[in-house]
Amino acid sequence: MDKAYEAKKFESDIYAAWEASGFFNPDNLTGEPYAIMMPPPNVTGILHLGHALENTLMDVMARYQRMQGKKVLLLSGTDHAAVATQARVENDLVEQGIKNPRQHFGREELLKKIREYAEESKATILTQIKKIGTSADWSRLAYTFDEERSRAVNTAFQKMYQDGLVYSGYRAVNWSIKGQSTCSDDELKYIERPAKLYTFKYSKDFPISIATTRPETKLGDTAVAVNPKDERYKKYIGKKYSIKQFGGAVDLIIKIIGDETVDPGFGTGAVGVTPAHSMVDFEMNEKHDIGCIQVIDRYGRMTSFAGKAYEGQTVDEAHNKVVDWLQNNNLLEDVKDTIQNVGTSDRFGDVVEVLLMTQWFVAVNKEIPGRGKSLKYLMREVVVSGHTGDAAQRVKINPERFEKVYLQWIDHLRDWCISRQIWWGHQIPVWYELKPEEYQKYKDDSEAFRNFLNFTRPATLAVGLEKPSGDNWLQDPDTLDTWFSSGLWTFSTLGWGSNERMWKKMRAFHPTSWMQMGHEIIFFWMARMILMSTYLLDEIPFHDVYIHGMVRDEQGRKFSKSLKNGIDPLEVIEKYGADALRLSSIIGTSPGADSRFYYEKLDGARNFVNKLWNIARYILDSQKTAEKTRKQLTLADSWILERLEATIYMVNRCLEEYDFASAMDATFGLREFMWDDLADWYLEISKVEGINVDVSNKILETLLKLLHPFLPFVTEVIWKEMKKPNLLMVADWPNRGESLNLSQINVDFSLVKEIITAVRSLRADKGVEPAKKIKAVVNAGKQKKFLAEQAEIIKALARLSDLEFSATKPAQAAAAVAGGVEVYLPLAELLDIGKEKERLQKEIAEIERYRDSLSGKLVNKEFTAKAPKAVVAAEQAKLTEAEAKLKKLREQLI
RNA sequence: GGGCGCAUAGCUCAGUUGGUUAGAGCGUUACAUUGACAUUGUAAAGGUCCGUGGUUCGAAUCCACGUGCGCCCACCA
Repeated sequence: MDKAYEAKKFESDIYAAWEASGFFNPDNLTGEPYAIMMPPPNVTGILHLGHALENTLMDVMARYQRMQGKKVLLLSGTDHAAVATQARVENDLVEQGIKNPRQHFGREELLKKIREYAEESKATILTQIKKIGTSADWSRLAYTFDEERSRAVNTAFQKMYQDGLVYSGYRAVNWSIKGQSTCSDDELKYIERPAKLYTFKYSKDFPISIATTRPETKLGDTAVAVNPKDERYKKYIGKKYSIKQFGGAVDLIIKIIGDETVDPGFGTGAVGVTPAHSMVDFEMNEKHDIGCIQVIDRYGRMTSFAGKAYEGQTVDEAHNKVVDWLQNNNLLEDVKDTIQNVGTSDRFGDVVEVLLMTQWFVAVNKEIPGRGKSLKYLMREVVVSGHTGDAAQRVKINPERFEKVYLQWIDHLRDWCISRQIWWGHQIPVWYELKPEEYQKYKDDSEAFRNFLNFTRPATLAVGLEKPSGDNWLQDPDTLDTWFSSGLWTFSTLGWGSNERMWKKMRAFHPTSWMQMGHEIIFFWMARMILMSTYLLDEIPFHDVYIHGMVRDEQGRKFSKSLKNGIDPLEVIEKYGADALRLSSIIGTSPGADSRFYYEKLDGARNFVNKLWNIARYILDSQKTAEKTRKQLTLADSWILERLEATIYMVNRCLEEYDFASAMDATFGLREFMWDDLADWYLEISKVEGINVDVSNKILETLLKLLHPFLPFVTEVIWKEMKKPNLLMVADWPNRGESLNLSQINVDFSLVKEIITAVRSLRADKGVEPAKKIKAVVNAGKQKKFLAEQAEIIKALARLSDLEFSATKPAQAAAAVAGGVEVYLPLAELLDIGKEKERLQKEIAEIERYRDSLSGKLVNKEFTAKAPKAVVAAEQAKLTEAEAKLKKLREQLI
């Protein structure tokens, strides 16, 4: 074995061996099914450190469960990420100087370009996932846009259409002018920007003033809403006012309506209602039926409904023109600076306009035929009481606080607009039968066809998997929201809706066992998976969800292209090894909380891996030297075996609770066991008493097993060095383990440790050369016999020439009390008596303070009466101990 | 406007249902190193647990208020 572990030398061979073994595929495993569906990364580029964290978490779980003897399916895949990918490719093309890529290339050509980009990105991503060591079943690799998944999408759409849950409607939608497509409510990113709030009247004799930041939309107003309890305006409710030539352009009929949502305290207490260009106003129209006038078109220009004077103008031009008109006609009462909260398209970046359009929607509030519940109800139920009220089918969100976030979102949920006008995505599986002349007109012009569909619904349509036979059928040109397909992920990957035979075989893996994701996709993805699975399969998609935080840079900033602070996991692996990357992404994290990435952490992780390597190297080397091996169990052997059991117990508990960081922790975790207990104590002692082959083998073997989920590569390499016949990845997981207890072995060993530490401390304090061997005197009392047995160890680790047991205190000595035993280092020539006295006095004072606080407690009747007996007893024991130590220290002072 | 989270050593973070002399890693200081490992070892320094008040025999932990960060939701027109 080399002096230092060089990850690069081994990783690709080890990964190849795992793949060749076939154990990534559950078909080659037995036991109860256990499935983790990996969140498919977008094919928009390469993976970042957040993905590295996700992959590590899932692979830790998968390997842990596999070693427990389960039939583990870890399924990987990628997401075509409709808008994100098309927007990305279009942006790149624009940067290359192509002004309007859609016009320039046309549908087929542009799709080809996006496909090429996606394929390249997919290949990169898969390489990255493998490099991290992910034990995924590559034979079942999926893609949201491949054939099987596309068929599943169509199957789902068809069923929802038949149940009336998918419908097409002429409704207000969020429209990105730049992207020329709708976006869902969740795809909006709100930003604040300064704006002017104008207060005005429609006309001189209109009774109510209203305020707006968007005067240009007022050309499309059909009502004024006031709070029905508002005394000022009550009398107007129900009245209609006709306004001639508003803005110098259109006649309006304004109805005064009463609506509870209007805040009487804001502005004038009255709102101009523009149902065509505001979601809230559109909802008022649904309640009060006031009619809609669309004054802005899909290109952000004013329509003919805005009047001749405005038609064709941009929104900004119209804005100024209306303001001018109001001013000139003395209708403008006030202008105020304000901050406006506007929705922007997450992907295209522009401010979104609300427009009326015919689009496809998922009805979330409608009753599902035969179920008596709405989709919204199903989505809420799984988290609150379990699917169909069955507690065994409850989705548990970790950490729990995200449940609240999720439920809050559900309450605000509106019908989900699922059609998009971009080209990259699953085309809506709806065909329309057109008149021959219409068919000829639209068959090669999807834009014109879409405009036609906006106002005309052909009488005959077919929804399903394939184009109906016969002539003149044309498919809806729109594509589906990407989350429609990712919502099916937990079961479309198993063959549902596309491959009956496969679905039958893989059915047992659903509901999947464990799911993890970042909190930013709880709404987008988790919610949609729950919707799809409960509706289509009548069961939950997964039992447990673990929400992890975001990985940030060392200053706590997000990784982003503009900051140029991105780090490619492959570079990290190249330099530090995959194991170090895995370890560093886990340590310092806790569920749901963001974590920071910094290189010192990687150094630490790499050192950890190297330490393990050298521990193994030492154990295996020293086992070869015959005269240094022995059979009988020593105190150290028994102690390390007990510590091992405690560590097994801890690691199992942590993994059951998805507390990955604690399993590797320096306190009671694997780090403490490996580094402190094993390397610094047990192996150091073995240099004195020789190594026990059986014990050291057991320790090393078990340690490798426990570490394998976290550090799969180095552990597998060492396993091979141990000449084990089978792969570590399918070795038996150490399932037993006992929690740490105060056995005699632990107590005895602590005493030895404490004496050694005390001597070392005194030596350092007195400036004794580390190499210099000196004598120590111990007043051991009853412990004399036991300590005499351990003398060689104490002498070696504390670098003593002699260890004398005596009740007589040396005349001039540095002194300490360790584990209730007096320790003296007679150092006449080195010792400054005055200083040593001072040191002892300081220590005495410290313990006196401690003693006083303890006795203060115990004197307090309230404490002894009210505190639990065990606590009082514990405090009493502490006091006794402190007093004993104090007594000895005082004697030493003399 | 509503909701959620965070504040503990120089830095990054643990601290489970209230009972510790409040911990770890990194960093710092001193010393050491020819045989497992300098990607190391030994020892040490370092904390008003954000502030104020309250509950309690007892508060880093629970409650209230305040301060400072961060996040989510909501088209106050």
